[in-house]
Amino acid sequence: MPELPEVETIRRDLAAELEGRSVTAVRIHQPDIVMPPDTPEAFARTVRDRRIEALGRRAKYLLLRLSGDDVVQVQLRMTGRFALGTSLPDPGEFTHVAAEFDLDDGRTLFYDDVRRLGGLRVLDAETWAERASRLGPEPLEEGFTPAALAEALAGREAPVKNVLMDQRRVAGIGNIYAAEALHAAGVDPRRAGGSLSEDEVGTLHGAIRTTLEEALAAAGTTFRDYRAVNGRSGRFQSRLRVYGREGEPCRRCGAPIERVVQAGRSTFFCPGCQG
DNA sequence: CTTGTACCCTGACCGC
DNA sequence: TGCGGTCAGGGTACAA
Repeated sequence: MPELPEVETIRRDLAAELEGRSVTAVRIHQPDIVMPPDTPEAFARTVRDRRIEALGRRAKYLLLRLSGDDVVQVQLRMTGRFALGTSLPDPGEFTHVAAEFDLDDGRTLFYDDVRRLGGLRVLDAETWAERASRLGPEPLEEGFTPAALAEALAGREAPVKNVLMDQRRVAGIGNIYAAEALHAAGVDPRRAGGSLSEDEVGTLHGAIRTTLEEALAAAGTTFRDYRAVNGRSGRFQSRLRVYGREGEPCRRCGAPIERVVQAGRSTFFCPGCQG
């Protein structure tokens, strides 16, 4: 569930606390959260005694840039969470701690992941750069222009919602914000990506930007599993216009919100104002 | 190249 | 009270 606004919220929370700190010990409690071909032993050995130079984010990946130019890549997927403290701040909230990183200020960074769909891996700078180059533009950065969105959609027969969620086309958008942005733009999520007019692409571009910025300002959406650092909730869930609202009236036109399944995911949309 | 589908995982939830 | 079935969905592997 963490998408761009949620991962960016976590990045900002952690950056203030972790930048400049060194990792003094790494403990992996759930080996399967270290993503192949990395191994838990190699991961722990590589990260130990490194300084965390900066916290970054690309698409939905959280990045810890280490001294020596290696990059720890964190995928939170559905249930990954972080906590930071001299001990677990809320053991009832963090019941599946998969990894711990001791820091040189006496605190520990805890990575918790109930379903263990998330993962950690450490990459050298060159390998990370190659992987990052395959991702689409960051929607809140300058390079994401209406023309860039038009290029991502051009010629696509797949539904526009699926194209928006394809990380190679546009980075950081998942199921919630794809649905919300399409509603804000008044575009039917089932239409082929390549079928949007230039005006519609322009409207959708603005809607993506606005939706993500508002969600970021609200520290993300806590709909089910997502929490920011130390269990803090987001606030955007009260402002969702379609996601999770099947059968409820559209806040714009009053028609009941519908749910369909696309690529195995629920898509929520308003049949009244997403023509 | 594109597009679609199965899989991973656990807990919440629902109907009986 | 328990119990089985369904669902949540990001990224990846793989098939067509």
